[in-house]
Amino acid sequence: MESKNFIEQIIDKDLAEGVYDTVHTRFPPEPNGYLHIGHAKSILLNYGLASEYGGKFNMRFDDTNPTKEKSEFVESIKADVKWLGADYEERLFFASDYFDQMYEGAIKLIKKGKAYVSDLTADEMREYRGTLTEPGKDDPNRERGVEENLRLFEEMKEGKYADGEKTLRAKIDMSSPNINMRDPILYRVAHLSHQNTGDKWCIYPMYDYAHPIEDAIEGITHSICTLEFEDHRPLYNWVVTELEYPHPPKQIEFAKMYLTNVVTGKRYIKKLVEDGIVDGWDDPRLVSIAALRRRGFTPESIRLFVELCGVSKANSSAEYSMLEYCIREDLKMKRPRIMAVTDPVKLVIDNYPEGETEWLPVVNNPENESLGSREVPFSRELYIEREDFMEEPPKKYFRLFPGNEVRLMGAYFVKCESYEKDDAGNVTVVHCTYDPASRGGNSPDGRKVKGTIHWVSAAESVKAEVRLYENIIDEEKGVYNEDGSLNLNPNSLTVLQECRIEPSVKDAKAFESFQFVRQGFFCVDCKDSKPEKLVFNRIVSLKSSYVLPKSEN
RNA sequence: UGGGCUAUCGCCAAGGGGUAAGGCACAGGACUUUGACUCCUGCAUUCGCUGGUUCAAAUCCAGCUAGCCCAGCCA
Repeated sequence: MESKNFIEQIIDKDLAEGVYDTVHTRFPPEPNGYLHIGHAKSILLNYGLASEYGGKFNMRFDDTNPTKEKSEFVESIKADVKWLGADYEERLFFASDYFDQMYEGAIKLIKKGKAYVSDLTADEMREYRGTLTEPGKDDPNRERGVEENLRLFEEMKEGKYADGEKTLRAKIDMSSPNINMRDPILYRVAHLSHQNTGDKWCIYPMYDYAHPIEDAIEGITHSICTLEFEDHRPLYNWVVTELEYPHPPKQIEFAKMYLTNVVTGKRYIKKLVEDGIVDGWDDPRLVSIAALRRRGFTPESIRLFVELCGVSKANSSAEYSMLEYCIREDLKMKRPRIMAVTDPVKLVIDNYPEGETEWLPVVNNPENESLGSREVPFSRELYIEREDFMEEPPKKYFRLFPGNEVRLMGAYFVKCESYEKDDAGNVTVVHCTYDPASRGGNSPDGRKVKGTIHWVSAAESVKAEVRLYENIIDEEKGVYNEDGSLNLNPNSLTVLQECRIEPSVKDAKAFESFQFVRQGFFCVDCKDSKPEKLVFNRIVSLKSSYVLPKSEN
């Protein structure tokens, strides 16, 4: 039996005690930016809980502050949530749809003597609020009569007051040790056009007042949010209690997820975009949902990641390697493995007929036969990986070196006879002879070969560009300095490398990913690819291959 | 120095009085038409610290310590 996380335990208890008879969750972002990997946790957690308990999941935009919100973000968020697989069916809502009900609620609070109109300016408000260690002072307007409050609030709504001139405050306790309870503002005046309601309103509700109402109206049972709202819970409960909702929702807080060695801060990403270091919010080196999608991550891999990370109330940050594991896990069985040489050096088979090309069948994924096979051209001149040949091999190196025989994957055994170097001492050509009897990769005489390397035919291979980038942050120094500045890894900025890929990539569908044998997982980058020019993004590399033994250095 | 929250392996994270799950990472080994994958094996006598209760404490109690959050007419 899988162990349940603390939220599931709370839900189990609520269900057992009859506090609720169903589970209804929601994802309530403010449409003020693009979603990133951290949001994925919230989305998948809320959606997952709803489906686990046979309940419902709502998509809701918390659009109560028109100064920061744009409909552009509404669209991108909807797309990302759907892509992640969190199906909200037809339940798409906007907090602004409830403005009338929130207004009625405010009237109700005023009538109950639980809210009043304040004349305090923002500065005075701050002064009266007190500090973390000192209690606040009562608002001079705190004891205003119900009728006057009603009239004033009506006038606020009618547009009689300028921005900031009046506010509606809850009457709770100015000496509360919890600052959120010191007569918090419920409504402010803002003469602004709203992305959803246009110019209908010039007063807008504050988050603390609006959110519990939104949840209550939608019949949310478990209102899951992040840790920083813990202090707001008493206020959340105050609102649903004073407004007398029959089955009030319950707020539960969990710790945000951070990832090591990536930039998530919105203002940092904005700066990176402005400085042209990345090419936008969906630059593959970032961890926005759109960037991860462009880089080739699948929804399944992100779901797995969120699942593996778990949920708790302890601040933590997951290692990037866990995300990498998830995409490897998801892709390795379901993607074809093709040969790509990312750092080519020519290999000539001296005893192979000149000008001849034969097409050899190669299995697409040896671990998943259902992916079929393809034909790969083989000829006298090939490219192999530079690191697959060494002039003077260390011990236990069993790829190509003078006198050694290896298998060209899916093709023939070849034996290294000689090699050429340029003036700078770089190997330019490796000369081999092949054994015609070993076609397909096995010798009839049963002799074994220790190394197998990948290759590509020089003439037929496709020239492509590959992004072998690192994450944008310096792994050594971490993400942020104490002064808040960023350490960028300069290597992450040199991204394009020319490589040779077998011709089967011409059939690559947009965003289809491949495993490049021994290089890891790549996807076609649609944004950068022109028809005649293929660009691949590296999703993740396989685990490190051969490393020189220490003693040989 | 007000209030709220958190502390279990390098990183996540179970466990809620009966003697430390699991995953990632890492290290060995086996296998291998890629040194990958897969498969084995190893990886906290100890749960932030100190006391106390108990036959028995990561779990209960007390006191410390460290970290995070809160003084927007942001969410």
